[in-house]
Amino acid sequence: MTGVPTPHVPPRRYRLVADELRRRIEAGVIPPGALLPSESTLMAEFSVARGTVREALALLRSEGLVLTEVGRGTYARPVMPVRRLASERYRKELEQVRSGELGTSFTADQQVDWAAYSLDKDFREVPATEAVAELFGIEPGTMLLERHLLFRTHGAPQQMSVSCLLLDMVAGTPVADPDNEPWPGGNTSQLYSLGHTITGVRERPRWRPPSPDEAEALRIPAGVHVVVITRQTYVGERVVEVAHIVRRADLVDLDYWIDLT
Amino acid sequence: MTGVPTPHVPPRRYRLVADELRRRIEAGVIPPGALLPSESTLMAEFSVARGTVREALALLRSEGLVLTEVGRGTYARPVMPVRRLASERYRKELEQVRSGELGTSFTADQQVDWAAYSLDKDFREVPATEAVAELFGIEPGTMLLERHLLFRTHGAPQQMSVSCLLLDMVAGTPVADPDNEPWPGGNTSQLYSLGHTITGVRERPRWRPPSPDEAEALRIPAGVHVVVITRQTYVGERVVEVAHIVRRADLVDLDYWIDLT
DNA sequence: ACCGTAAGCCTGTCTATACAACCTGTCTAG
DNA sequence: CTAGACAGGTTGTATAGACAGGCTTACGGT
Repeated sequence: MTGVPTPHVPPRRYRLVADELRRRIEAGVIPPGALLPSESTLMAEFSVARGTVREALALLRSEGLVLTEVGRGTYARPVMPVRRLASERYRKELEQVRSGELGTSFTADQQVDWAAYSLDKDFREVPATEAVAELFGIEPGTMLLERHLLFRTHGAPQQMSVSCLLLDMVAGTPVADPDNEPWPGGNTSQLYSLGHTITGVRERPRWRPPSPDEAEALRIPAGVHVVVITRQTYVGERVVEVAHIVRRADLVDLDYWIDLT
Repeated sequence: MTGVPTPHVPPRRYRLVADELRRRIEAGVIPPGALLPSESTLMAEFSVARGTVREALALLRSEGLVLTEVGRGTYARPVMPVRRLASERYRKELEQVRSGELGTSFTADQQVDWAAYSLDKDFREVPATEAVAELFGIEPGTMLLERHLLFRTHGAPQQMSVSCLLLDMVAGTPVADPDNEPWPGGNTSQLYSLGHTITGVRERPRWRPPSPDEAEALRIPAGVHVVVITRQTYVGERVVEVAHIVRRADLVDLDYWIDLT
């Protein structure tokens, strides 16, 4: 390993191409959102085969610098609004609910106008799987209300979530009616209307590549991953809601305050 | 666009290969750590060109299912211990420090034996960049002690961190001496020794592909991303420490408790 | 003016081939 | 018995060519 200083390092051409393109992007020669030269143009410019160009572009994709669309080309990643999800939102919601104000959890998080978003709803009554039962601290098979929601702002899908409530707790109430979604004040308000004032939330964010379904539903470009937040809503020692929230990982800014006083 | 139900979808062969291999891995036919068939074997088995096989393997790599090593082959990802980073660790640390117990933040998080890990240290005195100054709430250019640490367990790099302290606060104290690292009780203890009892922590986790440096230092396989936690340690309203903690995203289990009482 | 279609560019997928670099186990020479 | 050379297998890199299918635009008919 020590012998020859640089024995004979053949320059990896795809790396040279990638380096040059990276330089242009970082220097602003190719501004965010702008198309890179097409693969055939790059072939000519660098005198390499198409496979080499594609290798270089794949590298840049894996670095999150560029995105590729079939039939259009490869472009520098555009700046997109990053959504902040701060732990304080729960406290704010709780205060709003107690004081009788409006605004859903989603719009409060997003600072998005009420009218600017829409959602797809799909409510189901299902028995608890082992995993969800574990999170609830109940027996598997207990009946749950499973609420699948897909949020959009200005038509663009932003967030997919599955929220589970104990069916015993909500059956026959307005909360179990999809038509009442979106519910002003969000989840906190719904639980409050059922007589439960939440006392804490446990959030476990995890990262992973999107499933094909998620990639499709959220229009996630190749190479971008998702954050899945597993949320348990507590009233005292009891878990009253379990949710999985899925968003593009690169457009989320999680913010947790841990009080030690 | 509605006409033909399934007009003529040519089966993407690399996807078939990937699906079959994924099935075998998930079924346990190929146990964690075991080598997959070589590319040439797969070429023969599925009657496809090598490029197609490599495409399939690249897909599985991007899903985090397999890893590839030059000259050895591709193997199912071995099970690796996932590290839990729960918000409660700060409270525990604080209680330990107050009661005079030992154990660094890292070992407390990791449940790793004190002797099993090592770290590289690199302390620098630098003026605050705009970004860090913003996080501290101070003027850019204020002198800071920048502590670069690389933690390893059993020789394997696990975590890279950069922790900044106000130089005014630590100059001449034992905290500014790299030889005292690792400091029993970790960051909380160090600040306590300076007369500061922390009252809160703000953590902002973000996910992104690793930079080449990070990929190298942490031995991160292709396709795996990192989580970067930006941490601000508070004493009252004042920020006394700012840190960036970098870890492999797939081996971290973040866990935040948000108290609303 | 409008709309549909077709041309042309672009990426996705696939094949075939070649050589380099790397790892491991084996065999040989000392 | 050990150390070094070597052989064979495996992935990395690169080239060339071909066709499929998505997207945009511009042309042309209505």
